[in-house]
Amino acid sequence: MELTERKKRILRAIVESYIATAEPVGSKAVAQLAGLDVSSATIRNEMADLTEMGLLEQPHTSAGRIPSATGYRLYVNELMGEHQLSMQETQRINDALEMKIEELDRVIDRAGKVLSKISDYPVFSMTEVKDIVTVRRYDLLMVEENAFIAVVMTDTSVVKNKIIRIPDGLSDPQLQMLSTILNSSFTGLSREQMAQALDKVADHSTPGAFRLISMVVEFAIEVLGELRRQTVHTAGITQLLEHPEYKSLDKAKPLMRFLSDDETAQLPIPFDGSQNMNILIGPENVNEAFRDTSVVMASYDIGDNMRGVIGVVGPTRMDYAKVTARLSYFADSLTRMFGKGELPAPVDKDDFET
Amino acid sequence: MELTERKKRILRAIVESYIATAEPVGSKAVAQLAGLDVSSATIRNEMADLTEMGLLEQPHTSAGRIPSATGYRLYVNELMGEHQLSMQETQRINDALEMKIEELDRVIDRAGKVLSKISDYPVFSMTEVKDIVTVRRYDLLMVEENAFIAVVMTDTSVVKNKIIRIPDGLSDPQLQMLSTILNSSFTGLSREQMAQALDKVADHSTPGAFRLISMVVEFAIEVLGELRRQTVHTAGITQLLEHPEYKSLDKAKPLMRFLSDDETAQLPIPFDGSQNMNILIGPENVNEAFRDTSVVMASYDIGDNMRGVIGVVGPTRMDYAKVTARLSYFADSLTRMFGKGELPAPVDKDDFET
DNA sequence: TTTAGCACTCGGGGAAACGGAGTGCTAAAC
DNA sequence: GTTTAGCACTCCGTTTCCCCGAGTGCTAAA
Repeated sequence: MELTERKKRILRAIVESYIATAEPVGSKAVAQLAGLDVSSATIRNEMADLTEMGLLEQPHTSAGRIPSATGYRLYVNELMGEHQLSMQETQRINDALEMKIEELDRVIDRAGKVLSKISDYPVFSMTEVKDIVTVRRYDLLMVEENAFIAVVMTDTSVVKNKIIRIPDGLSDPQLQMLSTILNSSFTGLSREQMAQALDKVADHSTPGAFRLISMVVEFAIEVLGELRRQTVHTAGITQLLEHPEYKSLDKAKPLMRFLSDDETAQLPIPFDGSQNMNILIGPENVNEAFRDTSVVMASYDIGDNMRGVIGVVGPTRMDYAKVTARLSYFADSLTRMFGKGELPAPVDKDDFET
Repeated sequence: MELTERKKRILRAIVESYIATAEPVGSKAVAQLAGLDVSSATIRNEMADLTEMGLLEQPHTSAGRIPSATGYRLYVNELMGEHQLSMQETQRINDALEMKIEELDRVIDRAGKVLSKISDYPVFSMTEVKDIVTVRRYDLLMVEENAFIAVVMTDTSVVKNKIIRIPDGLSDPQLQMLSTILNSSFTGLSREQMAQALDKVADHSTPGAFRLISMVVEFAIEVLGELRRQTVHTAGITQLLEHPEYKSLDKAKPLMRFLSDDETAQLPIPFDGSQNMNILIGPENVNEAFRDTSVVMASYDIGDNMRGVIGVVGPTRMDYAKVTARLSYFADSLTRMFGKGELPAPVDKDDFET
């Protein structure tokens, strides 16, 4: 059967009405909404066709129609209009992202919160490292009689520090020497290589020096591990409850459990990297808990070496037009903000203007 | 009327049964649970007395009794036994708190998650600065042709860094000079004083140098502001839904909204600092959303200058014995971990053993 | 091909009926 | 005086039943 222009208009009207109201849409309502000058009976015939084609579904015989997963898919691929962001919204996004001291992790966390607020749905986000991260340099700063700060900077320009206590104190030349050893023998290495290098150094250095070196190196290894680990953040899980499909707790709970369990440092939602934006509708999700749930995600770049994915979770009756518009703007902003190779990750744009 | 020993045992049996089952407790059940060798009729008489005394309530005429807020209060103050933590549990807490690179903020965030997991209730936590925090020292590290890292250390031993870009490059002596100015003129000052000091320095330094100084100082001001700000974290909000009193969404939603709104950087739950542990039962809470909800909180020290409060939120039918036991162990661990003045906040205990 | 008309379906919601747990009271027993 | 058995009563939660109405699919006419 052919999908005529009229059928498309009807489908679109149904999808949009259902998105707005969460109520099955009857033929009479469609007759008005679609702006077609035909009677409800005609619409009924068309709707029967659309149902036959698998684009619509009937909760029960005497109810209106709701879109099926394929119906949504068609809507998303072909019928959905471009949603414009209002000035206010772009402003709000920009304000929120213009953060100060914040580090990578916290920027992402915050970004999720903002996106969740403006989209009315829960949001998850995660980062992954494309390539191997290594330490670019070490700095050691004496701060007290018996403590120094180890500053580690990775080749992705992430900087972390840690205070290290030393009961015995340390002279400037000693510190200098440590620094030299660290910078010459423990840069540009993978985590595994670092561990090996540590063994080598153990042989020709004093026990005391070795102890300090290994403390710094272990810290560096942790930093690298921390970066590599795929971390998942979620925000606004509660928003699920605002949508009628989750008013029955049975529906909401599995999903909420799933989302709030960010211990499982990996969210089993595959992202197809060949496209910037992924939309998974209902049963297209692999995961069982997402059978009636859609996920819209976008990726953004964090420098050259890392990538982030940020996604919105909601009922299949999600306002795809609105969500995709916000999400893509958001992902673009993040990419721009992380400066794609020009700027180290956790630095904000103010730094350009010095 | 006098509160005889028997009445106490009955009250305790009722509270504990209700905590366990969330079902009103009938006289027959009490007869068994309380281990008193009397008939249900006797218990009924006693229960009528307890109801008259305001310690029990009857949801409706033909239902069993449930504890009233004052009933819980009495239970908490007098009847509740000490709950022992199992080895496993202490182990779990210890493992979870033994964190590596993590900073203050993240430690607290994580602590909340762990506590929420082991207590089965949502948890909130916040920190506050007792006194004024100032910068103790600055370090500047050249990392590239055109960028340096500013490392700021506060007198509470929190260390933060930021990469600062400079289009023109900078010689070593220049950097040295900047560092000297910063360390001599911008340490030990409050945020307001720093802003003023900046004005003064503006007069007798070159525009270029001033630009850089002000960037570092502004960063420092942000750091101080960040620390002072009362930040609230919440964890495990979803756990609310696991408890039957929140199975109706009407009950759960206001509370969840309240808890998840950590934009309101201040949780309006007063903490009485004169005691280490605070328990607020149902109507004892000021906030309307907490009418049927109890809050158990404990404070812990973060160094000398900061204090944290971590609290558990649940239905009035909360397992107070279990929660208080875990919470106090937890708060103690945190205090110990933050080393009360000996150790800078975001450093873990490994550092002792060098 | 569209439309009016109509019988039919089926879910949601309200009213009514039921069952049972638990109470309070009374009167007897200890 | 206190405890206990017995019993009538209350009232909630559940189930059952029935009705209403929205919406459909079909038929026949325009």
